[in-house]
Amino acid sequence: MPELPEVETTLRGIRPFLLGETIDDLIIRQPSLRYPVTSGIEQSVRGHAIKEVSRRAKYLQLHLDNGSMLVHLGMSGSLRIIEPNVDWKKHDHIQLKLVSGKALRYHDPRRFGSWLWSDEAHWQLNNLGPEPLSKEFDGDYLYSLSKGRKIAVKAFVMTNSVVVGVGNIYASEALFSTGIRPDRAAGRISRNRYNFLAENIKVTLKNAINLGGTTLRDYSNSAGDPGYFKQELFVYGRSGLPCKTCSNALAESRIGQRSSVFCPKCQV
DNA sequence: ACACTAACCTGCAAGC
DNA sequence: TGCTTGCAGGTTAGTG
Repeated sequence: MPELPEVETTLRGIRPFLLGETIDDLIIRQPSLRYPVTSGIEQSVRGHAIKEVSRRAKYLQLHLDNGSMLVHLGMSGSLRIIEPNVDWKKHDHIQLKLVSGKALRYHDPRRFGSWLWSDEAHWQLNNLGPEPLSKEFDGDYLYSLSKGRKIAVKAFVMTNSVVVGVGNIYASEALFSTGIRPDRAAGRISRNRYNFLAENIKVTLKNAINLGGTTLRDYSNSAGDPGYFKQELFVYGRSGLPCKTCSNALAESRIGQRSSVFCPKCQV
C-alpha cells in the first residue's frame, strides 16, 4: 500500500474536489474489505456536506456534520476523481458521488483497505504514535522509547504505536541513508544515531511526497498518475544489485515477515 | 509489556 | 505452455 507519502498525495489530490461538496450518493459494489463496509453507510452520508478532509497516519478521514468516514487504502488501494458514469473496472468497489457531478472511485485489488463510518471517534485511531513529520517526532523521542527493546530497529520504526506512516519502503530507505543495519536491536542504538534516523525519516518522506509517492504496481494518485519516487530508491526492491554508494551487492533478509534490503558495507 | 506468527485477498513473477 | 510456489506499499488477532 500506500505508505504515508502516497496517502498524503492522495489527500492533496482529492481534497479540493470534496471540500464543501454535498454527497449525492454512495455506491458499494463490494462491501467485503478488510472490515466489512459499515452497513447502512449510504443513508448516513446521503445529502450531507463534506466539512473537512484530513489524514491521520495512513487513514483518510471525510468529516461530515453527523459523523465521519475513515478510509484506508490497505496494500493496493487507490482513489480517483472521475466522472460518475465511467465504466467500472475490475476491483472498483466503491463510488462516492457528489452533487457537483464528480465522483470519488475506490479501487483495491487485494481488498485490504477499509471504509468505516462512525458518528463518534474511530477506535482505529487510538494508540497511534506521533506523525513522523511533526515536531514531537525526533531522535530523543525514538531513543527514549527504544530503551531495553530487543526488536529490530526496522520493525521498531514500522510500529504504529511508535510512529505512524513509515512502512517497508521508507523504513528501508531511511535506515540506508542513516547507515544503520535494519536488524540491529532498537535498544542498542545511540541517541546520536537516532537523531540522524529521525531526521532522515522526515527527509525521505518529504522527498517522496514531492515526487508524488512511490508506484510499484497498483498505486496511482487521484488523477490516475503514478508517483516518481521509485527512481530515487537506494535499497528497496534492489536486492542483489550494486549499492548506489559503494557498489557492493545489496543483501536481503526477513525482518518481521517483511523483506529487508540493505547494504552490508554501508549499514552497520 | 514485548516479540513474533498467521491471516485477510488477488495478481504476478519465478521456477519447474 | 501450464502448474505451483512465494511474495507484494498494511494491520490486527492470537500465541507464548
